[in-house]
Amino acid sequence: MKDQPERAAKAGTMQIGEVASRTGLSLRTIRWYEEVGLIGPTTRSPGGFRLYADDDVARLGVIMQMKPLDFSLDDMRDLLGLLDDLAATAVDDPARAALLDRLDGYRTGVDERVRALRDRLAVAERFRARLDGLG
Amino acid sequence: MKDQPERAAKAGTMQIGEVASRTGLSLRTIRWYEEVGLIGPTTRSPGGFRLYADDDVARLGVIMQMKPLDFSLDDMRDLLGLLDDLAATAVDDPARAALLDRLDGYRTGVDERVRALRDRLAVAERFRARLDGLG
DNA sequence: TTGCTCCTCACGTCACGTGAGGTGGC
DNA sequence: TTGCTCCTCACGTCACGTGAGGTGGC
Repeated sequence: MKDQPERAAKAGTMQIGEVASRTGLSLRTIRWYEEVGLIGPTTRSPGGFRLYADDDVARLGVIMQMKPLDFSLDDMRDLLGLLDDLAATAVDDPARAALLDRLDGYRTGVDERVRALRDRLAVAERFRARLDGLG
Repeated sequence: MKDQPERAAKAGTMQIGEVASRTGLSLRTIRWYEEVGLIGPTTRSPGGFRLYADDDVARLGVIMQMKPLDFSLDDMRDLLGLLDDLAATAVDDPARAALLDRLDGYRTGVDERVRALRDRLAVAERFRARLDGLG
């Protein structure tokens, strides 16, 4: 048997700069997402530097997937909390039904926003065609 | 021969409220577009009410077609000015070539933005699918 | 006179961008 | 000691939203 490879950064060991370059987000944006509660208050180095784990990067990935839908950060925090709760409740948990109910509300919201995006794209393509008809 | 039908509102005769309900824009937005120069300073009634013509509504229609592309209002003003200039120059005008050159720059910009919108839509749909895989 | 529409400030909002001035740690 | 990365204010930006207080004109 081979040795287990070193697991990268299970506890927080990344600094904010590396998180930024992995995600493409700015330092300011990452700090802002912490300030409004989208990601938890991170652990800090003795000197006060924020330290991140792979989980945090994954969470930012989810956030970046929600961003194109034009949810407010408040809505995103709520939905992320709901996803957290769902992940934390067992399949036979009686509280799970209520959570899934709330999730259904978000699903229809997401559907509406996807339709709005499709409309936006259609309008944009119409404008593009209009420019093509000019010369 | 039949009489010419009354031409609706050739000179400014609509008030801002009607423009708003025809376009779906808010009063504030229409006034803001005037303040930043997207639409010309309108004529006013003796009492100071803004008066609009059908042309103004058409121009707002073009603006609304550009909005989904996420251009800044400054860019939109520039592009609208270019379209105005193109409409004002004859086909044999020597200045037309330079204008068409500038237009080409905008065309590639529009193409990029359309691609960005497509990517956005794809990410949004990926998130929707992720929600579907939850229960 | 009453209603409805319009007017001009002017401050608020959302999601960050952008310095300013200072510190951590190799 | 030098560099690079990070820190916390705190003001700026964009495209409007939202009253406040006042007027136009049927």
